[in-house]
Amino acid sequence: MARTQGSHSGITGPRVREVALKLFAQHGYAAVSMRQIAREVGVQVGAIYNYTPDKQALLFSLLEGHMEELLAAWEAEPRPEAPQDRLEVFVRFHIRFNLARPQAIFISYMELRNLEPAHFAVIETLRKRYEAALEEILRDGQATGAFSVPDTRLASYALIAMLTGVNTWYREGGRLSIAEVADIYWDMVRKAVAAG
Amino acid sequence: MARTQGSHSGITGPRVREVALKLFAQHGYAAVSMRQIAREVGVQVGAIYNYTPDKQALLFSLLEGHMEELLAAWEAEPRPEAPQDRLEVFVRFHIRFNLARPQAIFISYMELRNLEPAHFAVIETLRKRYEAALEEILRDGQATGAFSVPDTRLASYALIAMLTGVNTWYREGGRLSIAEVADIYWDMVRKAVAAG
DNA sequence: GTCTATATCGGGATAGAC
DNA sequence: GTCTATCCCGATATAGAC
Repeated sequence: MARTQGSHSGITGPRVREVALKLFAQHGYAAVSMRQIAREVGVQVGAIYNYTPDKQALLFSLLEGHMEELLAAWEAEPRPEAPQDRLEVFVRFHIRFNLARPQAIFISYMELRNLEPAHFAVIETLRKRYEAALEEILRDGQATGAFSVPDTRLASYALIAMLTGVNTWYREGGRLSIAEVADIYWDMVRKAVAAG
Repeated sequence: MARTQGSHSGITGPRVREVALKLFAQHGYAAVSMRQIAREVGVQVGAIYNYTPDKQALLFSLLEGHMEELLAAWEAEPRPEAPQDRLEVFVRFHIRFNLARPQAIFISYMELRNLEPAHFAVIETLRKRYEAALEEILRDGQATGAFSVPDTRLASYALIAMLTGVNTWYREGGRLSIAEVADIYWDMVRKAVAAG
């Protein structure tokens, strides 16, 4: 059977998400129009609405998909015994994962305020689950005496901010490889929380 | 002489800036309309254009004013001899200054991509001057042997990101005072860059 | 599934009266 | 310096043909 003229056998949906992710990261959710997304995908604007009920749902779906992927990837990481080893796994994982998805990371931090309250609450819950993983490592290390942190909650915020900051300056093909960057950051993190 | 009816003897200008800062921080530059700003100021939209040629210039003026204030405030800080003491001054200054101006800090990080290229370049130059101040401290301490950082450039990025992150979670009236937060962050920073 | 056409709305910015 | 009125444009979203 011949397809309806102009039909694209199911590739338009993923393309819409790709393009929206790219444009939202580049110009910001509020500054990007559905027309612009359609143009870049190569369809008319009406066609977009076969894949999302509206613009807001598109943003939410991108953010939720990203957070689910983050949590799944973290849970698939090895989980050594010693808190110090777990912290090292976390640091290297966070840098590697974030640098592999700069656009998704970017909108995850920048576009939260453009989510409707109900959508915002969902994303916040997922984000807190990830942050809690780091804080648990710090608490364990504090309990065993491996770490000495005055406040595990603040330390987890401080470390996440520091590690996430890599995305603001890292450029592919630059002076350092991702592994080298992770080495340097791990050195600072290790010392920052070290006991004695 | 009686003033023209509706004239406000020069308070509307500052009010426009205040309100724009607040709304841009709350909803994002692209999502805020000139009508919305006018409504909150209490004038008609036409009146706004007595104080800015257009919306873009308003954003730029806010960001530039903030950066100039930041640099001036930093240059007014004490400058002790020892790099370690200078680093402590920087850490405490950065946290204190940022927490005193959460809205300006927020738009300084979030709205850079909404600046026209020429405006963006100006802000970037100012921002780099501030970052260079921290890197210089780290290089000095590395030279005297007070610090041991594998890469002063990366360390400066890491520390700035960590310190600026305070603004994402700190709330007035919370568990910790600003001074206590600064103590805790200084402890982590000190250890992260320490020699030996 | 995609298209064209359109309803409806709100945006930035300006002109000219007061 | 502020107001009212308006120009012109582009936004989201939908309807109905193919």
